[in-house]
Amino acid sequence: MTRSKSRKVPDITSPWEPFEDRRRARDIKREAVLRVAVHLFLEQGYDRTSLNEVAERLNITKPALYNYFANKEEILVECYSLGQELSEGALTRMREQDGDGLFRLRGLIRGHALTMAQDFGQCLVRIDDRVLSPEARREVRAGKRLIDAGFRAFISEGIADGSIRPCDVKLTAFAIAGALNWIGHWIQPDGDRSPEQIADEMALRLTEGIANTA
Amino acid sequence: MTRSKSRKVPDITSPWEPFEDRRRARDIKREAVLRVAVHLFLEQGYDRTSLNEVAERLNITKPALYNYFANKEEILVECYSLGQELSEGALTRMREQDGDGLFRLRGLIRGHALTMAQDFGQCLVRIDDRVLSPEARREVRAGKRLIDAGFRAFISEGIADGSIRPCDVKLTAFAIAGALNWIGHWIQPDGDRSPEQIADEMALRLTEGIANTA
Amino acid sequence: MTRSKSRKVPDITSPWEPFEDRRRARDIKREAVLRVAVHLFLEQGYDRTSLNEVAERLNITKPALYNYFANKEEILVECYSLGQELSEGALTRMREQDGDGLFRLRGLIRGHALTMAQDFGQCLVRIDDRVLSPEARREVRAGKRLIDAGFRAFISEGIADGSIRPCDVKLTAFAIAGALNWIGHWIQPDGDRSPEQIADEMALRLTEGIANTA
Amino acid sequence: MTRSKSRKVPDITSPWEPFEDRRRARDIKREAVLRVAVHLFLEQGYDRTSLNEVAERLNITKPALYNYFANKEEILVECYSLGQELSEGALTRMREQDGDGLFRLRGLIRGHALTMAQDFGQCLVRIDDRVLSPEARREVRAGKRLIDAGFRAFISEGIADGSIRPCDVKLTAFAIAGALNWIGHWIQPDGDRSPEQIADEMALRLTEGIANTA
DNA sequence: CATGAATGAGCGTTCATTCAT
DNA sequence: CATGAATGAACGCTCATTCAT
Repeated sequence: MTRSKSRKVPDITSPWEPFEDRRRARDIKREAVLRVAVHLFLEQGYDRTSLNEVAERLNITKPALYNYFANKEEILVECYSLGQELSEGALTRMREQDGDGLFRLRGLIRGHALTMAQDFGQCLVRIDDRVLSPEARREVRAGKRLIDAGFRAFISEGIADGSIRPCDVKLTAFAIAGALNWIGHWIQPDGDRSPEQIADEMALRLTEGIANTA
Repeated sequence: MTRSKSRKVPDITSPWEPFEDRRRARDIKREAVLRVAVHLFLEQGYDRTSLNEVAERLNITKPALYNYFANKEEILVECYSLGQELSEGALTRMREQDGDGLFRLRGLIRGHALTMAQDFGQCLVRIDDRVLSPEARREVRAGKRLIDAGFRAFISEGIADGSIRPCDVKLTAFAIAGALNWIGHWIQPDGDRSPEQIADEMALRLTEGIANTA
Repeated sequence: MTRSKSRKVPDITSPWEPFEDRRRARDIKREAVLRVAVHLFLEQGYDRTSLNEVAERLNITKPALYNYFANKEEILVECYSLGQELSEGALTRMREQDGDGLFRLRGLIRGHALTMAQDFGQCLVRIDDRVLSPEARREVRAGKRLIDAGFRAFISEGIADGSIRPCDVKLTAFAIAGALNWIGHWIQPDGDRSPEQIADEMALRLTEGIANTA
Repeated sequence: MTRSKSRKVPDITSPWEPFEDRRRARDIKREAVLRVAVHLFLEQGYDRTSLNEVAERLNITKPALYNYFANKEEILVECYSLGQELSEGALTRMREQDGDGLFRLRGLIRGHALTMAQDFGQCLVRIDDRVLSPEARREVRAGKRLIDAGFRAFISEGIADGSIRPCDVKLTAFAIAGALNWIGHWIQPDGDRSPEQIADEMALRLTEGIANTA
């Protein structure tokens, strides 16, 4: 192969590159596992997806998975984490941006809607976290509450700054979150609306009733 | 043993009653199974609930369940059915009632919200129907589509009769259904809002943006 | 079949006999499992004996074992228990019998030696209790300490009543127990000494040094 | 490959030392493995000790162990060997020393008792050799028989020279060996008796009954 | 109608061992 | 000489389902 050649060069310039390479290869493989796993979890449910199936799709054997994850639960937890990051990213971004409450709320709606268009995002609302151990569940739920708190905060903010009409904050937040989470259940990769279109429309539709346009 | 004796007396006065009684007793037991099952399904998930647990809570043994249901799947299907009936009831009622589209939509929202406050209703949105066999799933999904179609019909009707502002019917229906289905995930039996309060508020809140109040 | 006939008779004389029969059948099967299990445990070690092997020798399948025992550990614990009973039986018998310390000690030695000639007795000293969960191990060890305490008590008693010469009680008890437990390692079912002969000789030999024959 | 080159320099000044050094380093590491291994084997049992655990305690990785040992069994066999050497050493020493049978028996008892105070010695009696392959087991058992033969030889010798009273040689040897082997099960590193005290007491106690002191 | 017993299929996990690097 | 990765084999255990009683 070309291996003997390609090895010599990095050896001189950076003796650690092989390690880097390995680390990177490892991360790539971990990600591959997660992508396959979340896909199957969404397709068949967590309990009905055996590690054998996950491994088979990766052309490895079941025990090989244990090189990357301690157990099946850890795989799910990391899937949740990746989904959570998507939504939290939008929350953080909007928090750091200038604009009134309504503007920020709409941004968060868009971000959360886009999250629901991706596998890792969908797993947040479609894989029941009751399969997790108490500790893991607690962590996952903490993440979910964070997003919920974001919705409420922006709504309250909007009411305070006048961009949003007074309303029941908690219920409104639930209504919005519910409509968005539901996207994860009906959206189709090849549907006639793109995720961005859905996100934009939701941002408007879900704030129509509370936006102060006077 | 002594049963044949104790049966003979009623046999004379009314030969049909015992059958009736039996049927009734059987139905009562079936219902009891379903109530326990749906409760456990919601608590632990379908896959993680063994028939043994269901049987134990009923103080019977596992195989006894097979006298009332062909298999585990049938139990779940019937739970879905009962939930479905709740929502479909509201749909039928509103269909038969006079009123414009907005009025009917609000009625359906209330009905569906109340459905989400009950175990059988919650199982519609919290138990993943991917655990079902293809045939059973098809049936269940047909039921769900029925409700969805109801939402869309009332919205279209409202747009036609002017009670609802023109909007993207499909997306609006999804948003409303999502907000309502989500209730099943956050509602608590001893929360500070009664199901009726939630239903009423949702009926208003979810139509605020589209109601034509001019 | 002959069922309807054969059932009627016991129904009259004793309506509970079928249950009794079942209970008895169950106990017989449990015992059979234990006998096979302890045999294999002694032959190959606990960890290297799979439940499959146990089941196969009983002409049943592995999960059938779970009708009688909660898990593999429980099987071992019950084997220990049966062995423990053998030795404790001798202890209790000697405690209740008249005689000086030396007499009782010799009786206990004989009893313990005979215990070591049986599978359940051997498992006490040949199956490492470190495979048990902490709780189970504690219980098992408590049992073992009981026997040890018995040896010490009889020795002390003998010293007090003059039948045994003053000696280091603890060490002497250990030496005797060790010599006896070792029997479980070298005895052979078809050896040239019968268990009784071994027991008798041990009773003498192990007390030669401390018996007060003056 | 590059080894032949790097070896050339030391080859001039002292061609043997590098080998010696290497061998020594290798042996040191082998010993370290054995010490850790026997410790864990005694603590958790052979089957329940994974090579990973052994490697971890040595701050190396599991496959590295295979540079020093062909497989897990070989590790255990060598542990046995080291234990065996301890006891055989005492046997040889006493064989070469002047003195009657009783004297030599007592020396062997002391030596064997001291063996039981060490990890490698304990593994002789606490790790079941049934985990070994037939060939390895045969070898190990041959070693054990050697010790047993030593006990019998000294007893017979003592009977012949009058230092020991006539007795059943085989049974007496078993009783003594059993009492000594048992030490491995109850001795504690920080107990109130030192190994030497135990050894001395045992040498007396176990020969009290058969010593000819007339 | 209900039960105890049994089964077959399957799952998550562990581990000694091998191998390319 | 050491490592990370991978594998094959096995194991304990669970569970829906069946069946004789």
